[in-house]
Amino acid sequence: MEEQIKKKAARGSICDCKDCVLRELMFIHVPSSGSKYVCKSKVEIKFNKGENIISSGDEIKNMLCIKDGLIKIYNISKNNKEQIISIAKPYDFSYLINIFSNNYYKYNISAIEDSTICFISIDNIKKMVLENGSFAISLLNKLSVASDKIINNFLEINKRNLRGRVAYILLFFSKEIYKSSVFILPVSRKEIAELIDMTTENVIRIMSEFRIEDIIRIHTKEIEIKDFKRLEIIMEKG
Amino acid sequence: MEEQIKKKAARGSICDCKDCVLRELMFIHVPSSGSKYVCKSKVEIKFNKGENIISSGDEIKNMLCIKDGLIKIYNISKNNKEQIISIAKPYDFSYLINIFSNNYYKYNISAIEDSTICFISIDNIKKMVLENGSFAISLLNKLSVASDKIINNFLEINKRNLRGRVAYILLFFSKEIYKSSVFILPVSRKEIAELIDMTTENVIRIMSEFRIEDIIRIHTKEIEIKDFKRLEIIMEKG
DNA sequence: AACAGTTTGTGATACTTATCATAAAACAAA
DNA sequence: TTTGTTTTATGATAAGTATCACAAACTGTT
Repeated sequence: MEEQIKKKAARGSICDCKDCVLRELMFIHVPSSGSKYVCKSKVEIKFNKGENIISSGDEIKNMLCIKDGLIKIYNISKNNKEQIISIAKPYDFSYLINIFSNNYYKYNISAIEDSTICFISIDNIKKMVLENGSFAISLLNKLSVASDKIINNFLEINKRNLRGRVAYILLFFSKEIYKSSVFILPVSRKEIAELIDMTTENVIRIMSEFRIEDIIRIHTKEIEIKDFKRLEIIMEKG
Repeated sequence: MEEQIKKKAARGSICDCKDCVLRELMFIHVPSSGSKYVCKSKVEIKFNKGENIISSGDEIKNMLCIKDGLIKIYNISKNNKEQIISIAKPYDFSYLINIFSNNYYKYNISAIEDSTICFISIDNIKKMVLENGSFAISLLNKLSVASDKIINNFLEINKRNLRGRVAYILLFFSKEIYKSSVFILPVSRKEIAELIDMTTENVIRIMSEFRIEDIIRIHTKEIEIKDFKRLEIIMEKG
């Protein structure tokens, strides 16, 4: 990854991303001088679906901001089981989690759709924080929102039975990610299992149940939610 | 709670807590002027074991720092089930989680031992962040560490079976909290269940198993870990 | 088009965990 | 001390979930 960054850094990309969270963090608070550090060091890199972005143990040099696509942040435990911590979408800061608490990435990140990721040097972020209090407040807010989401997600998953979990995650993709009743699942059934803490077989089985109950339509990766009301009831009551 | 703060604020307590995290945040970076906001608004309040400190829905006006004792942060879900998110000990900032992302507390906090809590007005924390970049960096670090711990904890719990979870939590109390092989459990079996996501009966049952297997000694709330090695193996392998 | 490899899908079964019932012990209050 | 209430404890059983086995469908490659 590091080499990729250096290679592409030469291009000298400029801060032109519409609605960029960084823009919001900086330009609102620092209309005149603010962008100097961040724009200078910002690099955009495209990753193909499935490509690795960050590996556990890598040195933390950059903050990541997702311009487009979809990524997953996941842990690999000793017995090689993967636990997906979060799926992050455009304009999420992923991996704010331990950027300020650690020198090395603790978890892994990979693209689950073709994605464009914006890398901003941590050193420059720190300089900005030191020089600009409003930026610091905004950053505290983003960090807070990001961890809050993850913690809330764990609580939501843990209190549900398997049917409730599958309903929860299907509604998550439909409402939060694709904003449509029809969508292409960006992850395998195995990855869904890793995200909601159950086995692959049971994810498949329960999705089949929903299909038989005429709640969803399944065409391999293509899912259509046909009955939101019932799926929501299952999400709430299991 | 609000009335208590006002009542005690009159006393004008001073920043004299040894090893206080706030001291570390402030005085290292701001040797001369730094304490003005925080010390002025800081209030210490004692809570008895079992007392409520923060309720979900309360307006966020203060940051909490635990001077001594032990507290739990927990969520109450719709069906009135409680999920304990974290147990915080002296010099932890509890509830950093959504101080910067929300105007209202999302979770509940109560004392699980007699505790002294330091309240610092959020407004003054924000003033400090705006005026002092090093303080901001330190705060980002503390927030990052706090959420990181919680997220890591969820991952650790979720990947274990019930015996592994009980082993994990007993070792947590012994090593992290009391730093002793003998300790008095500050929580009921029901609360342990809420912390590691299982039923009260199974917590009791598995603790009995450990007793029968001569791994621990139980005298109601008093626990002695007699065989760390075996308990650690159970924690790792279930 | 054919092949190998992976993912999806389904059933049978074993294992884990929750629920229900009931009793003993601990605790709090009169 | 007695009484009532909560917590701890144990067993039996039911429900939920994982594991194993195997087939079908899909994917990428030659």
